[in-house]
Amino acid sequence: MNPAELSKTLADETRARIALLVAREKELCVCELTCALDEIQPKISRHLALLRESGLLADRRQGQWVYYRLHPELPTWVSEILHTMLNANSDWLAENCQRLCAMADRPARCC
Amino acid sequence: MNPAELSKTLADETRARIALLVAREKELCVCELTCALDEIQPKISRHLALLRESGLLADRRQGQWVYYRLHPELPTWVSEILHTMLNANSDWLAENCQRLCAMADRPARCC
DNA sequence: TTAATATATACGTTTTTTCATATGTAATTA
DNA sequence: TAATTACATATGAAAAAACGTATATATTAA
Repeated sequence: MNPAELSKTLADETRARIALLVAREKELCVCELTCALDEIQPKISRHLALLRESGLLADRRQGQWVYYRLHPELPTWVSEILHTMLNANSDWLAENCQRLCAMADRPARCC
Repeated sequence: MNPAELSKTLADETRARIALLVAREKELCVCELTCALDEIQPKISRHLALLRESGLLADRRQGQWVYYRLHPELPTWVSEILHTMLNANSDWLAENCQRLCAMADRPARCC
């Protein structure tokens, strides 16, 4: 992972929002992200695949759901950048956070 | 400027290298960047135009030369991110820095 | 005023990215 | 076992980005 690769990974509004929401919420499943971003599911899944392949996110299946989190072995500078972005841009994410909070029947997570 | 826009601006290897070299060297002219990146001039100029239009870089003309620097009114979080990238990725930039140092007849800058 | 140097931009093409739609797989519920 | 829910992926089309080449502009030097 180098600066250009990280930037390419985040160089799409959908992917940037997903990455910051996951950084904020620690763990989110596909249907929560689909709701928070108000996009169709294949679009979210495709961008999640890119984020996973780039090494930015890790996933785990729990029952029907697949949860995504920041990859636990992310280089320090990468997570620093994500948190810098997150802290300075809460306005930009506000609508997505609202939709997430307002979502009915969010799946419970354990482990 | 939001996280997706910043990432798009840096989502090209040439532009990411230019941005970090400028952050490191404070100010560089087009011919210095052309040399440091070992690319043709129109390619460097085109990417510089994008970096300028995005608000990341500012330029000033001094005689024949046009010098680029980080835009003085960059949001704090943006310059933090650039410096985080720079500090953690000096290896990635090493060749460019070498070529820059080895460049003959670098124009002197004043002001 | 002509030539040379530094930089910017226009143009047409190629490459890359993104998308919507359709469909496939895995887990769960009835 | 059949239906349903959650998620992933394949496909072809559309949009965006990047490129090399040619050329234009600005400044300086001769």
